[in-house]
Amino acid sequence: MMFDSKDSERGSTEVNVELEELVRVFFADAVKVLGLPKSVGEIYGSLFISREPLSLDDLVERLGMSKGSGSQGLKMLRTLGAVTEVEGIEGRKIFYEAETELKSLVGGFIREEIRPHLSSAKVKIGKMNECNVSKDEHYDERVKKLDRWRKRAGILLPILQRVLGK
Amino acid sequence: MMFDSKDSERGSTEVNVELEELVRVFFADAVKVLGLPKSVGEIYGSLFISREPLSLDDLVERLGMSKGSGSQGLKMLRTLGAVTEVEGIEGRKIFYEAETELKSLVGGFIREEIRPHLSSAKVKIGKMNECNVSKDEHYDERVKKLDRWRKRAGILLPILQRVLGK
DNA sequence: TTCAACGTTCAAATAAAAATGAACTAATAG
DNA sequence: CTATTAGTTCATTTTTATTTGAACGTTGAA
Repeated sequence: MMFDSKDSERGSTEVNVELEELVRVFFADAVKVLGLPKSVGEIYGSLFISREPLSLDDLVERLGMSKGSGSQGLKMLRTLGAVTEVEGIEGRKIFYEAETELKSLVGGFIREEIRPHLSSAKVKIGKMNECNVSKDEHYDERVKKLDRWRKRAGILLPILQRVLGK
Repeated sequence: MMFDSKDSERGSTEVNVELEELVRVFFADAVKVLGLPKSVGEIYGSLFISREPLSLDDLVERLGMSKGSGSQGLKMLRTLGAVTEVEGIEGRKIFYEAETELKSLVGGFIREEIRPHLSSAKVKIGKMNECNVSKDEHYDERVKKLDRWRKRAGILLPILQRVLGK
């Protein structure tokens, strides 16, 4: 009732299992640096190296992970804007592609992971000031330094995004 | 046989327990973003807000953590260049100060955490190329993209450090 | 030399994070 | 309407990371 994979394009359609494995492992390790779970890296890596978009079921099968993990991983990647939904031919199944523009990836990470932390930092620094009612010099100097760090980070992010330009 | 703390300077020596707590918690949360253990943030936060340098024993007492954790945390902070050793008056006990120059902190993090990852990425991308013997177009394009990301990161880091200037 | 203070290390315990899988909703095909 | 497929959610299990604490090396004082 359905074709498992159509082998009708002009280029090679062989799957280099070894290479795909290297890429999956690469991303699995890489995302750990960003504090994301390994499974998210494996999913992104699979999509990054795949010739064609993959469905949740494809990913779950290839990676030998539970459907729950796959669903949650894709959710995170969607939130980060690291994957794009592609309307598949077959029924209502959704296929995913990796977003591969570094600018978009970094942008999504900044928006979802960094900005919220900077916002909450602002609030917390405000509380510190409230707490230093006597305006003790030493404490005040340190809290001010913290706030300068925060501001610098806020200024740097748009610059970073600009440098990633394109 | 020893003085626990000398209260002889001209400024205030009151300890704002509430504020110090806020700062500790702030850093405990902050370092998690960088993938460092909470205890490391607590130690750094304690040193950051403290009026005077603290010894391992001081930290262990204030934070209610084991000596093992404290020792390991300080080791990590030393490696990152986030703390400075200060020769104490008392015996051979070592006192620590927080390094508070953002440039140094970021520099240490880049040197210890980011550079090593970029190096290993270079090796891994080399392996991917070896693996793509048939120079398949799709695979080659993706691996090249990965390598461009790596190079861009390598270029960006010195720029970042430069912008943090001062 | 012996003792005590200081700090480190690492195997084991604990805490935190991630993955699983069963129960669920929603949508469609028959 | 019912059965089937796709996908999500979340309590539980599993895995991974962190912390503990006892044993150990070192140094300096007595």
